[in-house]
Amino acid sequence: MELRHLRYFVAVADEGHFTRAAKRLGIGQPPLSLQIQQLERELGVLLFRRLPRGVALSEAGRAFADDARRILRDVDRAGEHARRVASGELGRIRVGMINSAPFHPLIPQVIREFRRRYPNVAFSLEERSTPALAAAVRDDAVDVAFVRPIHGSSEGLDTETIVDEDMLVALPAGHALAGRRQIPLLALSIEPFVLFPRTVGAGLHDEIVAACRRAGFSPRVVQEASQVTSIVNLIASGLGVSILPGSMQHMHTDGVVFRPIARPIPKARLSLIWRHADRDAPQLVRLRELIRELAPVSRRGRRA
Amino acid sequence: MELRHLRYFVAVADEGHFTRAAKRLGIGQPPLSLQIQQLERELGVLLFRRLPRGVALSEAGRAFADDARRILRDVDRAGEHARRVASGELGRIRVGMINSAPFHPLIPQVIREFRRRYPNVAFSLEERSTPALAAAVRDDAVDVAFVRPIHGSSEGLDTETIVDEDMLVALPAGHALAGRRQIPLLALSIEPFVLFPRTVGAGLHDEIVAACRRAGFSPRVVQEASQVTSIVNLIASGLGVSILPGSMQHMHTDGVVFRPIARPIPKARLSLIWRHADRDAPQLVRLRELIRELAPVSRRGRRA
DNA sequence: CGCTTCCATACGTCCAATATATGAATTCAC
DNA sequence: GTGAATTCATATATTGGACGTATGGAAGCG
Repeated sequence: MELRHLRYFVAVADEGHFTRAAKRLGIGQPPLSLQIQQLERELGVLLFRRLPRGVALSEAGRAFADDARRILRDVDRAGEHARRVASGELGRIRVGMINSAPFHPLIPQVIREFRRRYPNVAFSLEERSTPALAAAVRDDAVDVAFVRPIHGSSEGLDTETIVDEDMLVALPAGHALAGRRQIPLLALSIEPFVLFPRTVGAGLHDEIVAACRRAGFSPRVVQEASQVTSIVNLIASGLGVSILPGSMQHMHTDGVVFRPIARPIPKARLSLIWRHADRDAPQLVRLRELIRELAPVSRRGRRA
Repeated sequence: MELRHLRYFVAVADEGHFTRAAKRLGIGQPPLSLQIQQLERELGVLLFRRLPRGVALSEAGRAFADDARRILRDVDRAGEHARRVASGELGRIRVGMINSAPFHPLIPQVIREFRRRYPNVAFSLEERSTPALAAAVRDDAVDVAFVRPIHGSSEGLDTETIVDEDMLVALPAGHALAGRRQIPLLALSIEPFVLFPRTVGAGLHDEIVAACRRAGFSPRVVQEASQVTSIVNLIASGLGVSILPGSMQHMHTDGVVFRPIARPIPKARLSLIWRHADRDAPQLVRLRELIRELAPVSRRGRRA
């Protein structure tokens, strides 16, 4: 059976008349008769009662006509559906993000705008650490993720830098250094540090440690916390100081003050990663277009 | 687009591999590639990502694969559905019947057995007068009807006699004639009759009047009632006597007694009618088979 | 770097869908 | 009742397109 049989059958059912149906289909009457006979033979069912003046659906024909019409409609819709998914208007996107990402104003803005523009794209959001996100993208558990610099291999992943923000020093509110407009890193050499464990934030961790080394000291870590929000809270509790992505000052936590770092300023990069193999997935392409549109100018690397 | 495209597409989607899919389909790889390309061109959408090692569905391809599988399943089901309707296993039948029919034991038995055998056939039942039923069948308001003899034209209708039962005299319980084992019609010549109006039961009405005429008198009608059940109740109330189909004694109404009529015994025929044009409608054929199976031997007439 | 794998392209073949011509059954006109 | 008209079925010819065979080309692998 082919869709041709269904199309011809529905035409005859509509017209109740082979000759008229054939004309409507733009073919001759004999081939139409043959196709219908072929369909009836394949089904093992007489679909029409042949009358002196045209034809009428049999009981089985009536049932089959309903099904055939629905199938033909479904075929049309399937094509339309595929086109809409391909255009990025429909479908899904699973987004992962590092804990600190939502504090950069660009990220909520991008998400809000994406959902507004593509309301028919199922949008899911997940927060994890950068290494966990890299693995999730690789394993096809999420399609795209906002991450901090990746330490290990990023084989099979494409990367695009979204923002490269200045890091700030985060101090308990009453801290001696809180009065300074700008803080040279060396001033922190004797301070107790609150940092990520290296396992969850190796990239940023190394960046911070390297900056301290360049300034001439090795940070003394007294407390670790996996999530940047926890770090801020620990600082607020007076446990120590830290160096954090600038956007974290949007967390507005009482008891914590952020101060610029004297040059050279260490940078916290926020990047987007996705599977290279799925680089053309329509929803991903739409998301990247949107970021490019909303983001301040930023350099971009590809295929890390 | 043809179902071939969908079948081929699903095979490739399943295998993730043109060559293997082609083998499974029993065709060569090049024609398969061409058919898929043709489908992609028609949809205006790339359904597969071509990988070094086989192919993978694109986002749109994934969506289309779901739809395609459903459509192919629906096509199979539509065929099966049509076959089941054609076999009489599925579908509907609208049955009409004259008020007196359910009192003949065969009728409830037939209906019960039909519903038991064909539980998936939607069965509707309607009671009307014989002329109304003939019109309803003709107008395709019911598919088949149990009727008493039809007076007027039965153009376009087929008829089959179901039973040809003896008529009985129905008397009020205390009636003088109630003591007799058998009643010659002439004994009723002075009795008041309760009969159908001729308009609703012309066939049976004429049969009764003719029988009386043969016996040598003209019945004196004192009361008319359109439904046979009403006639029985009027007799029970003592308003008169009547001549009724024998099966009406199954109504078991207090105050009415039934007595056989002396030869020649007038007959009340119960027939099935249906549209000649729909004589092969599967549910009708099944019903007639069933009646033939359950009915006592009976003569049959065709194409009245 | 050659071998393998796998999809795409090129081209010839053949079946099946279509066209044309005609037949058969029924209706309609008169 | 006979001839014309209508309409679906059948017969035969034609052709487009699906398929097969051969080959190319890109990528991975040892």
